[in-house]
Amino acid sequence: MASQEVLQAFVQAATQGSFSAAARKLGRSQSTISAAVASLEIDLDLILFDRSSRKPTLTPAGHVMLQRAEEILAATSRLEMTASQLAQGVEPKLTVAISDTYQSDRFEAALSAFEQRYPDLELECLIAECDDLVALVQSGRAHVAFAEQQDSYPPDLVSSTVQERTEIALFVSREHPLAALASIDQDTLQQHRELRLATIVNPYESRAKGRVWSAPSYLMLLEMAQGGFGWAPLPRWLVGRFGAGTLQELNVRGWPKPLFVDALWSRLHPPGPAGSWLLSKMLE
Amino acid sequence: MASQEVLQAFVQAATQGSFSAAARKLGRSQSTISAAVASLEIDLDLILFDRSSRKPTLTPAGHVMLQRAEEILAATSRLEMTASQLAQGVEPKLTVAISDTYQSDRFEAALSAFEQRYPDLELECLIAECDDLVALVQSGRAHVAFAEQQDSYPPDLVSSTVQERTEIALFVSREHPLAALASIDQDTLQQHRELRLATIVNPYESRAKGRVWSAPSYLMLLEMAQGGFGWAPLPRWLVGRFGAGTLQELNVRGWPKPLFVDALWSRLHPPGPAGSWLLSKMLE
DNA sequence: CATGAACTATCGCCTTGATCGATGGTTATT
DNA sequence: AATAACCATCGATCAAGGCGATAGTTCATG
Repeated sequence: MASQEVLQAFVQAATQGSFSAAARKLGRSQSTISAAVASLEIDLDLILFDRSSRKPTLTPAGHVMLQRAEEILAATSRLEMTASQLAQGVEPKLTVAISDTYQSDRFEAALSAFEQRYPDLELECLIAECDDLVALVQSGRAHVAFAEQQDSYPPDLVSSTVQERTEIALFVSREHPLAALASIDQDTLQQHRELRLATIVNPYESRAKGRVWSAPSYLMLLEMAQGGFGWAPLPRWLVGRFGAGTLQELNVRGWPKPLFVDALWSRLHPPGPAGSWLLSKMLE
Repeated sequence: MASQEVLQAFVQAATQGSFSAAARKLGRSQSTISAAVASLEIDLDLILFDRSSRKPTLTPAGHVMLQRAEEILAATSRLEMTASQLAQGVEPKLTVAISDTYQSDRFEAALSAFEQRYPDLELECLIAECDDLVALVQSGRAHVAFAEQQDSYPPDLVSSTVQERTEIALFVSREHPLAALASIDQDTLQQHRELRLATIVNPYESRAKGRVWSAPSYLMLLEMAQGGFGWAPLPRWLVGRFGAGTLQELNVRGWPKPLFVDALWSRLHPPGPAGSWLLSKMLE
């Protein structure tokens, strides 16, 4: 079986174009490299180098084997990389729960930076709203969450406001009766169906003052609004990105409202280095 | 450095859920597996298994490392696979030159079968016509070629006709004057510009009897025909697939012509097992 | 609760393979 | 012709993988 040392010797020899140079690079003696390549050639039953000239050059078969060997070395270096990260306490998998309330610009920037920093770390993104997000973090199912700001959180959660503001406004389909009105008061609004977020934890605290339909995500609400089923409070960026011009913003007193996003994590299941790093990126 | 044996022991132990079972599977003693896992844990500075219960179970970190370890083993088995193929004389890289004359159905079927049979073999496809194809095979640059049948080939080439027939017909743009005529004789045809294949080897044997534009591939000819620059003989399937209904077939005596495709290879640089296998698939 | 079956950890010993330094042969440069 | 750099080979050394035996755990069962 081709061992790591042998493969490394082969790859270095191939890329350096010289056994001696490879030996110097790897800090081994020249005879070691020579023996390694020879043993590899025997094991694979192939001639890897053409030794007729001064400097050994790869045979065509050698070129192909070089690729395969480099794949192995790359895989082992990935293994060592993630091992050292795990040994330093980095979580094996990072779970982030976000609201689709959340404006994606900063988050995407943070994610791409994260991808550079922890290329091999598994990342799980959950989508949920309000109480569901709190529950996910509390239970330890998610390490970090980004949620629409609430007045208070359970005592075991820590929150910090993200420096970024979006807006939530009221929208209806362009075909909806309300779309024609220049300005709308509360009573008029109440005469039409509201599309509202429902959480899974807290299915529906029925303080309904009118007909209400609910869905567990803003994206579903948007689709229901597009269907003309009622008016809905929606994040502006979401409508801009997925609304495709089919929605109309309503002019109602008190709207649009500014939106503040909190980062949440748990004192009991504190995020590891990767989670903390992501948090600091998001909060800077 | 994590050796293959150790990794294999780890992966087997993880998938079997038991060190002893892994030992049986790998034909090693139980102590070997135990020692291997222990040494791996020391090397990586990680606890991979939770030994508190009867059967050892992977820790979260162990799950991640299992993935990485399997990547390495997969890479080494690929290395061994291609090594054994190369050792049996399979060419390190197969170069096939085809004419875009060639109907793709059978060729695509052959390619996908090829992909099953030689998953790790590098494949290069060159596109050329007539004399260029012959030159590619003669020089050894391509191992196999599929070309429009010619009367004779250089003595060092072997040819065999592919059992498949396509048709070449004359086409013009729908806006072209010829498109309006129900039937056309040779003289009328000669009064308009011909779009003809030019090879690179044999740039243009100027027996032109009229205004002629030429291009090195049928696809370019098709585009020129779509531009309305003249009439062109084109393979039917090519027009059906890339013509997008913009071309009109001409009714001329002697057209459409049946098209025969020859497989070509060289006696001097005979194709290896992979090339021969592809040939037999194509000729069956 | 006692027993037995199956499992893991550890110890001593052996074999394999990676490594080194020394030596000699080959190739290209001066 | 001399030199410098390169590769192959040999014998010795040492670490790591392997085995078998043994002892300690864990779990199911009567």
